[in-house]
Amino acid sequence: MTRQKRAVAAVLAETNEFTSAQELHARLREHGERVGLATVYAQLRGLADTGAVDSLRSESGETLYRRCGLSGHHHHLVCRQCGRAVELDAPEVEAWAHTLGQRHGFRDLEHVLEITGICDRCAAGPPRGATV
Amino acid sequence: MTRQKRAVAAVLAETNEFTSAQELHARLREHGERVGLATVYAQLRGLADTGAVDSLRSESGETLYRRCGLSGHHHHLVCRQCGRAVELDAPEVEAWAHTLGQRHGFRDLEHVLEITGICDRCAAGPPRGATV
DNA sequence: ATCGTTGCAAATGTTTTGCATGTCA
DNA sequence: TGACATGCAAAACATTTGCAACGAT
Repeated sequence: MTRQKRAVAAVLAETNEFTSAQELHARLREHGERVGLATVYAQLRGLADTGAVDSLRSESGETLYRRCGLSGHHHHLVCRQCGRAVELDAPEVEAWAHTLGQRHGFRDLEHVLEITGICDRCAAGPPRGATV
Repeated sequence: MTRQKRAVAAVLAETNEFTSAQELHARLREHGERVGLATVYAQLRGLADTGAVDSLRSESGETLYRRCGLSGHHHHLVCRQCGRAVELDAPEVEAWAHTLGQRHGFRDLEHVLEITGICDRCAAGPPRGATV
């Protein structure tokens, strides 16, 4: 357990939003924590492997990470503007995906479901004075 | 309408599987068509924008493209081994995603659903003599 | 002392861009 | 002709890796 590991865990714990490795690295610097970018990547990969964080690929090609609340398989509802995320349990979809896969002769089924939208806060308009 | 545009459309029409820009470019060379890599990327981006092809990001970070059969919004069941894809219509999921998003105060909802598995052909085992 | 972790810089791989040239309408 | 497409090489970008120094147990 190193200082860097703790630091990465700390920034991850700070937010509920999906964040890129680059941004997390920047945030660490802001906090005065000196952690190498390569180390951040290594940590995140490790955490994602063990399921301690969720990861998904943004439209722009970055991999985004978020500390994981639910332990098992689940989905996300993510705000396209602010990145705020809600974790979802979706038994119906699980069943549906499974049935449908089998009907087509597929096995070892997995699936990815991400719902995106604009959350109520963002829809309410940018905070007064913001230059967005 | 240029020779290159036709050529890209042609290779796309050849297969039902998700294919990377790099691979499509290679395939064009095999066909003796001389098309620049940058042009292939430009074409694919354009086609994806107009919805003429579907695109998704592979786990390895490449963007994969596939000519689109269904015109509207739909999902895919993709074989992780051979890339074979089945296009799916999923009204139940549409409704579910929409309801759930609204319940959480999100608007302008979109969603991505990809189901992956091993298709029957691949599950039947590798052809005899293969060294997998 | 040992072995995994770190961190820099360089490498990798995909995609984009600048810009001169070619080509369709 | 005149705007737009092309294509090369170089840039931009995220991510990974090689390897020497470091630090936790």
